[in-house]
Amino acid sequence: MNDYAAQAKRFKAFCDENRLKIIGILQDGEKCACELLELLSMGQSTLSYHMKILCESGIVVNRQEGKWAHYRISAGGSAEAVDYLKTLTTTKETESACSAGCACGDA
Amino acid sequence: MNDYAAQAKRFKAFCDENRLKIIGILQDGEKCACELLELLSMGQSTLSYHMKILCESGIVVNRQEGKWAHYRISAGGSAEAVDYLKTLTTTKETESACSAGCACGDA
DNA sequence: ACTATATATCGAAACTTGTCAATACGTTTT
DNA sequence: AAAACGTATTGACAAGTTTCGATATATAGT
Repeated sequence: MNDYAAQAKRFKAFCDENRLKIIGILQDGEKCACELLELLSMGQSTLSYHMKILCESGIVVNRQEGKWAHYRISAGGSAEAVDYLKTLTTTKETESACSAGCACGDA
Repeated sequence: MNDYAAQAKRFKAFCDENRLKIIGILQDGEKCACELLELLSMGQSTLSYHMKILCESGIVVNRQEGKWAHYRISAGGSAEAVDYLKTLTTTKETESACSAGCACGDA
């Protein structure tokens, strides 16, 4: 998996409405799955599916305690995502517009 | 469409490998579609589809000049995405863990 | 006017994701 | 040891996304 594919996977966390809602709930602090389930309108297995994606993307971390799964936002994982986004969307100094094979005359 | 749905749509820009690659290319400055097409391995209609998503998400803006479509990264749209991400992933001070219906005893 | 070129849109096929119900697994309580 | 409980996994299906080739639209050059 190249870098772009890996980063695309990371941002999967943010491109679903329900996952954004879950992250929004976790802003209040750590929550266990049962509590998340009460606040969301989805089945238990669906929540579990979304939590897996959130954990794999590094945005959320899991703390297992007996039969309870506790989830919270990972400050580190989130910072990485923000940094990557910032870097990716920042234009470099050298502005070489339409240089190569384009006949539009802007080069 | 509620706020989460709108934001999820915005982050669609970043959850596809090819779109990340396109943004990466646009870091060098404005490019026209024909030049992007040379640098990517996809059909013309597929590129057009991705550019539409990137523009709709506000991350990329379009400048039409005659028959050429020029694309570049929108500094404003990108900053909004970064800011939203930063806000969303920042935990609030009040840490009320597992208060409500959860019997896990962490409250 | 005609032709060529650049990009957008459409419709269908292939693939991926999100959802649910059922079931499995591990932990706690009785 | 058995029952109850919380969560994860599986399999099936529906919904959404990505891709392509064909076609449409608009501009530019002849």
